[in-house]
Amino acid sequence: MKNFSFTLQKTCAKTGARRGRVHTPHGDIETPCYMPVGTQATVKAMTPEAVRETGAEIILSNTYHLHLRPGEALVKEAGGLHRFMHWDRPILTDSGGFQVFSLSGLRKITEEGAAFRSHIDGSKRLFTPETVMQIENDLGADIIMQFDECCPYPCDRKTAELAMRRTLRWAERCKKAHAREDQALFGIVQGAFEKDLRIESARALADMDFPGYGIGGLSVGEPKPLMYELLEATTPEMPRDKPRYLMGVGTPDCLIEGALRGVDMFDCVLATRIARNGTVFTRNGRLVIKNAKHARDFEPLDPECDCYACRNYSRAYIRHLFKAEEILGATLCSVHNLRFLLSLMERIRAAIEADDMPALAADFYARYDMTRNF
RNA sequence: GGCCCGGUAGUUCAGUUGGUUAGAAUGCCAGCCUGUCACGCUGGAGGUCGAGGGUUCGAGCCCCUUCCGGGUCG
Repeated sequence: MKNFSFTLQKTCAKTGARRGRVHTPHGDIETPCYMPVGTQATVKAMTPEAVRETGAEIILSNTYHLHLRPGEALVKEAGGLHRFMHWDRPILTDSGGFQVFSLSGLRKITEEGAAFRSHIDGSKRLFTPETVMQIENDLGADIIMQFDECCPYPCDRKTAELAMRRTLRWAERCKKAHAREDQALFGIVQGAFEKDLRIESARALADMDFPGYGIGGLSVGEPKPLMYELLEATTPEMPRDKPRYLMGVGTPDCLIEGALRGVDMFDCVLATRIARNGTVFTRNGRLVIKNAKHARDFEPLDPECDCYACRNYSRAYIRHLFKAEEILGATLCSVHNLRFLLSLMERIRAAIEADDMPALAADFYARYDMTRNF
């Protein structure tokens, strides 16, 4: 593995929160970090410059989507994903394992891999650890995820165990098939909602010595306390000197709770998706900008936010954009929501450095309205 | 002035031989969204059927009067 490393700088004296730095061929990432999601080689509604301005140091893209359209060969021909999408900082590609899971109904998983139908033209496809590695190698992200099998919630123990063990075997195959020295391949912990299975998965992956580890199969509908409980059981079993990436999380409160339990990296579509549907995060909780009560509300989305949207536009204007279906509304809310989460991560990093994570958490919950899930 | 067509939800329109609680689209209001397949998804409010009278067990629908809009002829 060239040009990839993780430096654990500090652990919060009062909690398990970790402050670190990931080094990649396209630059460094301060952790704990939140990664905006650009599934189809674009963070929807935003230019890369605007994404960067929110404070993002790394973005996520998706193997499944890019394989189907435009195809990894084209991306390779374009000079790789960074050049193709004009983002010269770190990129992480998800393997498509979760997409195969969320496509349920059109899929069939065997030891060989996952057979499914393209949502674009209905054609039959087969993803195996080997084909996924070839695709991710061609795309050229800095961090690539192994092909894994995700379980639904709830899930019976037998299914969870089979998927976890298969994911371990696929991890070995991915490692063997992974060709590029300049890409860091992360293994993924599975085990659904069984603590001992997750512990077993974490230990087995640790023995394979990956440069980093994903924690998969969470935030698929289970209650938050259950997710936290599983995290608490899992992270202590993961190597201290490697980054831990909680996949698909999350909400502002989950980012804090994850960091408290020793998670270093997060990604989530929530911020940008709800932004496009007219909901934004604020210090006091979520705010639905489309609501009629904001028709003459000339305050910024969040008066305490320093983002481009809050510096220049009012809630009334942004509501107008949504009511008129103007795309700038989606852009401004996306800018704001990303900045909100990235700014929260900055505060989390500062709190860890100050050994003050409990105070930050208390501060957050004192103001943020949690009566609506997030 | 004569004749013709129309008037039903905020708007544009359906509405069967007269028969339960008058529908759709859109707009409006609200809720939802966690490793993004896509289209966002779900729900709600909103009508004295232009007005008045008549026929009928029963009228958005049939008859009469009237008001309004559009067309057309003189």
